[in-house]
Amino acid sequence: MPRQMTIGTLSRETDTKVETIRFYEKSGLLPAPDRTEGNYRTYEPSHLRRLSFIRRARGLGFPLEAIRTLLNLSDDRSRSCEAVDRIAKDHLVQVEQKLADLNALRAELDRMISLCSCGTVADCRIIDTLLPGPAGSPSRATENPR
Amino acid sequence: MPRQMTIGTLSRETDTKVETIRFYEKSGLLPAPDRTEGNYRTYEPSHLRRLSFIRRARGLGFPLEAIRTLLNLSDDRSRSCEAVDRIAKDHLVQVEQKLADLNALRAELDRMISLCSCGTVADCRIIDTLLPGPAGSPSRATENPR
DNA sequence: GCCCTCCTTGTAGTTCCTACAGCGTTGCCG
DNA sequence: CGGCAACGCTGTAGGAACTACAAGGAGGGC
Repeated sequence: MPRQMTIGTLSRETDTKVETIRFYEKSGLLPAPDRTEGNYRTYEPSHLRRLSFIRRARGLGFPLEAIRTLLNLSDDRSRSCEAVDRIAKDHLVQVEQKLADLNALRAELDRMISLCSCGTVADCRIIDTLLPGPAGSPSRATENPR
Repeated sequence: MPRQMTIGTLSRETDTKVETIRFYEKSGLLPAPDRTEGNYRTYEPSHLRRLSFIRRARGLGFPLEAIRTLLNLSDDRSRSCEAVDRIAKDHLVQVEQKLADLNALRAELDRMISLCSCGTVADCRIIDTLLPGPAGSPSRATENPR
């Protein structure tokens, strides 16, 4: 069991692109590892753990900024985990908001598509839905492109 | 009822930031309008309609590339709207994929948070979930950050 | 003539990577 | 020992869809 590994190995172990690992290092999420004579990065198990943490959090959709905070918090094991809880709950709220938006979206897309009989564009219900109705209802969409 | 309007008016009418309108113009989604002596853009009702279309499609989450195609298709009213239908359906598939992902995400976040008793970080269940379990199950997250 | 608002252009920043380009290093085969 | 592929290095640019300045010009009310 090798205690040290190259970036390629770490990449495979964590299913993370090499460039992404370097990006995390530049962003200060991963500490810069030692280098070999040939200037190659050599990672230790601690890096592997930290990177796994980051990837898992990213998989759950936490933004890097939040992950940075989580990592700092988790480094001080004696501290209360209130802040951790708050970050997670905040994120949950965001996810739930996005879910609601997407559900509305799907409903509208469903409706749009079900109406399309695939004739000519001139009477395509999809295009119609998108066009501003001159006399019809405004028919607002999700109305939150940002 | 003014037939011509400035960019600010158009912005208000369509609830679109001025910069975004110029961005759409640069991106070729909105035709470049005429200018006044003072070099101000002057928009006509046709611009308003086109921009409304774009905004509505964006509100439904269509990417600009798809909107570009939709606009081209809708310009030729005699063409079959098969392609339109396909774009919409593709988009629906994407939305549904995202919904599934987010639902899984919410479940995991819910679980995570419900386990947290807000003691110290040392035994925080949220941090635990993110840490790679040395003996525990891998506990993969959504596993698809990108 | 002043002042405030609106408009102009252009550039850079956001988020989270991804994709080169152009080079140096390592390891293995013969 | 030569050669080659695979791997690593740095640095920069791109992408999606805007957003946010900065620095200045134009228009209209008082």
